[in-house]
Amino acid sequence: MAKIQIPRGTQDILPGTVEKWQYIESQTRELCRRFNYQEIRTPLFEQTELFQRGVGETTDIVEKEMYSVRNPRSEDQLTLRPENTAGVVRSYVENKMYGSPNQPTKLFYIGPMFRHERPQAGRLRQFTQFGVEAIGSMDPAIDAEVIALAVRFYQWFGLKGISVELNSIGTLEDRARQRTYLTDFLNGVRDQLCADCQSRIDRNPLRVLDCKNEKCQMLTKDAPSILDYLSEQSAAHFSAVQEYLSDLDISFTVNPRLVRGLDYYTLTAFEIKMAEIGAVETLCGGGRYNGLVAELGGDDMPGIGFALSIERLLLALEKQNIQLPVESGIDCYLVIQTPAAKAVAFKLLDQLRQAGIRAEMDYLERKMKAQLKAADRLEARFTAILGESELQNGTVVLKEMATGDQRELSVAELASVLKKS
RNA sequence: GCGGUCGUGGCGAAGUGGUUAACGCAUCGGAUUGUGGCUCCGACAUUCGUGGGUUCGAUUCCCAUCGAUCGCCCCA
Repeated sequence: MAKIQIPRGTQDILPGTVEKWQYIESQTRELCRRFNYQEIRTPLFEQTELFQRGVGETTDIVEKEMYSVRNPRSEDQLTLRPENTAGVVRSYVENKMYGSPNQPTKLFYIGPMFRHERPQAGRLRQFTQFGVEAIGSMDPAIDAEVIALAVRFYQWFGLKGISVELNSIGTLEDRARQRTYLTDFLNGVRDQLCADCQSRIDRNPLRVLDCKNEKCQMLTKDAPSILDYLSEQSAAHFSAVQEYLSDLDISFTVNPRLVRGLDYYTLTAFEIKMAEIGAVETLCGGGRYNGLVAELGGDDMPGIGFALSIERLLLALEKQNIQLPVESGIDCYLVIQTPAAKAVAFKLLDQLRQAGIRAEMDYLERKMKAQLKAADRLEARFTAILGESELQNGTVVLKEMATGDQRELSVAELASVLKKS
């Protein structure tokens, strides 16, 4: 029979690695609790239209990266979620969370997202995002809180050398005001720009400023900056966000060329980066999305959030040789010396487990020596040996693996002795 | 969607157009007939991602395909 392989761009998280994930997830939940963000779990698939409207028809994600199916029996067009802000906002509207007494609505999620892309370092087809959304407040302090949460997240795990890049991409009106000046400028240098940028001029001119091509960078050095076209209100918001961040001693650099690839962003936009994770340097991206709730059929409520990838966090931690404090090992391994001891051991095993002790025994009919070796591999703190003489006396020999010390005690007291040590 | 590199036992890794496919780790057995972590000895790939082709003969050459990996694009 031919083997069936894992789908491209996905991965099995096996024992030995899954503990890291469990640790990160539990710590993330604790961090969110401190910031008073509550967990929300939405479906892994949604109506396709949600992403078309939420993320934007002309974004790469919607144009070429979604896993979509049309159910032939109903007319449903469904899509595996490529990101989760749209889903959370959909849920916010659908469940009328704006009516909850706790406002603003502060939510977080951890879960898989799906994008059909060519995999590479830090980029998978199924990847895991942790993200937060704060909906219902225009206060620049909440912008700063969201950014701070992301920064504290990386600091929590001991990551060094991260940098925050900040920008304001203004409101739709601000951008409309800038747009003609910007496109005029870009059209002036059009034939010198790279092919991608030439098409960006018509589709999303702001993205030209974010091009990594050095020549494009040079040519657009003096292009009209969005920051010069912000309304008084937008500019005040942006400077307030910066002040709040400074209050928290969170350093950042203003990058007027920072643009986000999803259509729903307005005003505050930010990224957290760390150099040298392959070609990928962005760990986290986020920003404000003031039009999105209305776009998805709700009242016009402002929102802000971020998303970051756990896979990229793990890559970054690996790069910096940071070990996560993961738990391993068992308390006691029962060594069966004779066939007659097996039944006794099997019963004892269950008693130990019910008493709260992590216990294991041999199921491969291994020799005593091999069983002790197995115990060693499992990082068992103790082994309890059941041989012929112990069987007759109703005792076990309890051996502490680290020291080699051993003593004989009755089967009845084994659990309580183990619990104490 | 496009380009580079790669694909040998559970893992890591050498190798060659021709019949023994190194070695290391792990595993199992023994030395040590009731004791792990050290040492020594032994066992362990009819087979070199998959399919096809060239050839007297291919794991080694060619093509295709699948996958991995790195990069472009984009993003987390």
